[in-house]
Amino acid sequence: MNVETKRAGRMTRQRRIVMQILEESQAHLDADSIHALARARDEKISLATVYRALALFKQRGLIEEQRLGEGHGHFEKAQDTPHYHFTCSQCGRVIELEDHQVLELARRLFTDQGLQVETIQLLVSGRCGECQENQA
Amino acid sequence: MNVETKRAGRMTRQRRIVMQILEESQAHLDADSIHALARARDEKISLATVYRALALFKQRGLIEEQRLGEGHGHFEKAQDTPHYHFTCSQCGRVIELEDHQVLELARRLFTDQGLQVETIQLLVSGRCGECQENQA
DNA sequence: GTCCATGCAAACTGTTTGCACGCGC
DNA sequence: GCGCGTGCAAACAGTTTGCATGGAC
Repeated sequence: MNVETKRAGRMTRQRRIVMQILEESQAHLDADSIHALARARDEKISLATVYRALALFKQRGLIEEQRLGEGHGHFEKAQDTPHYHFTCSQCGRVIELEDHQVLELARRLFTDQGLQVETIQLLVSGRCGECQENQA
Repeated sequence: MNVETKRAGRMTRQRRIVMQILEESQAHLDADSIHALARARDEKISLATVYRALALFKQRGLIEEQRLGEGHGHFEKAQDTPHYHFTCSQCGRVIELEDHQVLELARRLFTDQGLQVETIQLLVSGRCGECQENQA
């Protein structure tokens, strides 16, 4: 048993399913989607369990929660590469972009003020390429 | 009557109160706080009316809504100077910081990908100066 | 066998909506 | 006085929680 497994509490069938879904998916699923996907593998898994698993993984730093401007949260596996989310205000698609420069500049901006930075989220909205074409 | 006024709908007592509160307050009040402050000036004003006024003002571009990581929204008057929000993960206080550099760098990052940027939000969390002292 | 994790349903928070009345223009 | 705006309460979405049962170790 490795450290990861130990720290994550009991590795139940349900938690394994939720983690697998997050690992296989590319990004930013919401709790309902995860629940729907989980049900395909286990009829009986409840939404509450999904939320509890997500809360646990988040606390352990295994996943991250994003608020993409909407009322509900999105979850994705913690990644080494910092990346940002662009939400199309027209079609709702979310585009991820990698970058270090902005992150570092922003971090410096805050640490210069004596603030200890833990997380940085950059949320951008606008129109994606396709929606610009379709309207032009 | 100018276009702005017409587009903003009827200027009722309730809407005037909500707008006054937003103008007088420094920043980022949530709907409940606005409602509480509004009640001090009008006993009968309802939370629904506050939400409707906020939705209207937001649509008109008079105010902006921020999601500061929590489940509920915060509202503040639209400002010319771009600024960012730092939320202390310990005491919950929100600190605003002005900046152009990060904004422009970020904007370029996205427009270079053919994305049309409408809004940019930078959300940072960490520990504020006071909380660092109190724990050190 | 001991606890932690689960399922279910009910509670809860933040926000929106249907409807009849009220008021700005 | 017409029609939008309001208050109230009920509906709603997303998330959390209490409790009895079930399963990991």
